[in-house]
Amino acid sequence: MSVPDKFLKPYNPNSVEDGLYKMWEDSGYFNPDNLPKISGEARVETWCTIMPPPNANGRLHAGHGTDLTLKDIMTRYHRMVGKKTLMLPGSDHAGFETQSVFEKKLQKEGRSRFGMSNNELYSEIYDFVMESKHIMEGDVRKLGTSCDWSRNTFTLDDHVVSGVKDTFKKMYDDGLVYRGKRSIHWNPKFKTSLSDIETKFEDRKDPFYYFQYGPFVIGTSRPETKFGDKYVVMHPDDKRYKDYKHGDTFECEWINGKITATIIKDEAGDPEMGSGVMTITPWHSQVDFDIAQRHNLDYEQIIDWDGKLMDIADEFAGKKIHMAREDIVKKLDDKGLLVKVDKDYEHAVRICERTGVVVEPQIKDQWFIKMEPLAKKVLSALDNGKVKILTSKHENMLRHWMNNTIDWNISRQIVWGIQIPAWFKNKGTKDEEVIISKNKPDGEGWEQDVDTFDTWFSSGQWPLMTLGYPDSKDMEYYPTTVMETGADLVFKWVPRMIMFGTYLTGKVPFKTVYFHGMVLDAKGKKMSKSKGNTLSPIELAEEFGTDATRMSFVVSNAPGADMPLSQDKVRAYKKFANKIWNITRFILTETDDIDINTKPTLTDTDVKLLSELQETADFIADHIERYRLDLAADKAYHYIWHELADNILEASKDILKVDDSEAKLSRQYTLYTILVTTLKMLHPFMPFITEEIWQSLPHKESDMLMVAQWPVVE
RNA sequence: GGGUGUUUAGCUCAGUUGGUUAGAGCGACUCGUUUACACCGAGUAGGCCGGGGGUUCGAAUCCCUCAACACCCACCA
Repeated sequence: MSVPDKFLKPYNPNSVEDGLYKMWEDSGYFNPDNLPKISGEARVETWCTIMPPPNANGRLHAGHGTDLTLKDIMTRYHRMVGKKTLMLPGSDHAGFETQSVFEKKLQKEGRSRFGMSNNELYSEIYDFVMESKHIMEGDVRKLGTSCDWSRNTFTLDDHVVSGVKDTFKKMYDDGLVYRGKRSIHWNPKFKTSLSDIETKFEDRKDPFYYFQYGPFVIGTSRPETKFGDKYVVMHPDDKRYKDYKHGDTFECEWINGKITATIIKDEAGDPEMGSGVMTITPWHSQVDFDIAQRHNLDYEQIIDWDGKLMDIADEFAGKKIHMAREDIVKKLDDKGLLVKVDKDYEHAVRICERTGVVVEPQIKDQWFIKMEPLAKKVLSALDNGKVKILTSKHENMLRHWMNNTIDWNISRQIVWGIQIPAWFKNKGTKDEEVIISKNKPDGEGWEQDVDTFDTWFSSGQWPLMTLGYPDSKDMEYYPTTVMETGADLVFKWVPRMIMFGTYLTGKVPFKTVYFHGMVLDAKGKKMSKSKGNTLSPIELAEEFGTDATRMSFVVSNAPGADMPLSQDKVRAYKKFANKIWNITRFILTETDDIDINTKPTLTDTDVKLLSELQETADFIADHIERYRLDLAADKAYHYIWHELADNILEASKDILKVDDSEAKLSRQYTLYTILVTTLKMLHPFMPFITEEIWQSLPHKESDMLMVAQWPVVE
């Protein structure tokens, strides 16, 4: 036979990738139930990874590219080794994130959610998400991801919603869930509460005011919260105030007339700070709320849910807080109570991570999860080695966080999510009744809580829900083998999965956690849309080919370390793909007359070459198993280019000139074996070109490289 | 303020438990169009392995210390 014409032209990824992916998908081999036997034996040992649900509200970015590439490399390798291999795809509704993306879209269209009913809003977001979900699944395919689409799961699928509600009920019955008034982070623009990890601090420079408050001087950057302040707090050991006793009261002139203030001695008062005396606003400050709780003090709301001052502010009522601030200061100044102003005061302000809105602490009835008993389970799983985190840096971070965690607010005041299955009767009265149930309780007057779960409440149960907990046959894949994900999820997602997994099943959800770092731009800077330095994995794949793109995501991407990415890097691997193409052309041309089933007597050199070949395959296998995919990929690259092409092929030219010689027959057999073996060991990294070549081989052991056996050179 | 990491060639990074002369890619330079490949080949230059101290027969590797950078957490009345 002669060498196919396609090898006479450079490799063109775009013309073959879609067809190859369709061939794989149509074969059914992505589904482990359909995998063929390996070396005549049924596959027994399972290997499983669950895809972190990409948020169903946009295109894939470089982080997803890394994620999918690393996971798919491992998946393809273990499939070839003979494991019952499952990579399970899915997507996340991403509650608040998606709703804020959608609301921005509404805003651009000149609309707002506040004119819509909850049902209308939900259904519009649903349509929006289904559309982007479809596009994103196309992107996942484009990257060659060999996941089992028949098990594709969405966090709002009926069985997931139902399972998540069951978990909530079980936790409630076990006393791990409680409802209570707590100081929460409130986003006044989007009108929802947020958990700690959905907020971040931003450095600001604001004026800092000192006011006379009776006999004391107090300082604040937020005069607008001070209307209701009637407690002065100082450290019990502060000698300057030893004549004042806890509980003493005094009268003083304040913003809107005379008030009665009470002295509170509490260690929260920092003697080093200003005068060492402060007033507190428990409704609008977490720290103040804690002090108020300790001493059983009153608290009163000053700022409403829209961020406007309430009636207590008299003439300022109804004003937005930042509008009223200067007027309030002026009024106090006119009364002679303004002592001084520090105009260059630098402090950190808590803002909403997603929207940048300044968070207003508020007090609200919310559902909480008691974290301590669950955190203990996570820590003991780490101590016992049930879960291994590959990077000590992240393990340390995780341990520290779990040791200091606070109760988790899981209610969100948004419609886009799973509605909390709590039913109230006579809500807000002293006869209030609560029932936790998936269905409406019998009898009149029951109304369901309108709040939805924090999105991490459902994604925390992802490995369980995707595998059909509690009783699906797929639970044989639980615990899954490895969770590979971005380091930004070290608190948000990973510990929550371990918590829910150990709580519900007594077993961890995965044995190994592999955190990859961030993809940076060529200069080592964070990629961000606003800087315009992002690289889209899809665009890279279209320009340079998916295989080249995948290689650039894995090479020099050590676990836990950030990785710079540039077009030049991808271009280099495009050249590599072409190199492989030409190696194939050479070998097929030189071996098209041989009978591969008849093994010739091999020369000593060729025996050595085959043994080095096996060593290379073993090195790659070993490093994949030890999660050093970067070194495995690099090894394949170097072997192929600098050993096979530069040395073996060059040396073969002379040998092959001598027709019918034993050396030639030996070398032909060796070259063909090297080609076949090389395709196998490169396949996990560069699935498309290797499969495309495999399909053109004159002799092959299986119809598809994807399910061929990992190299054992004989 | 607390913590965790990083620092190796111009750039980006490897370097496994201490063991000959510290490696690769990209970039630079020189030569080469020899039918697998110019999306190429052959070769060259370039490093007191962040500084200082210690342990050792021997240190890029282990310990101490300093510095710079990065990230995480907490807090700022």
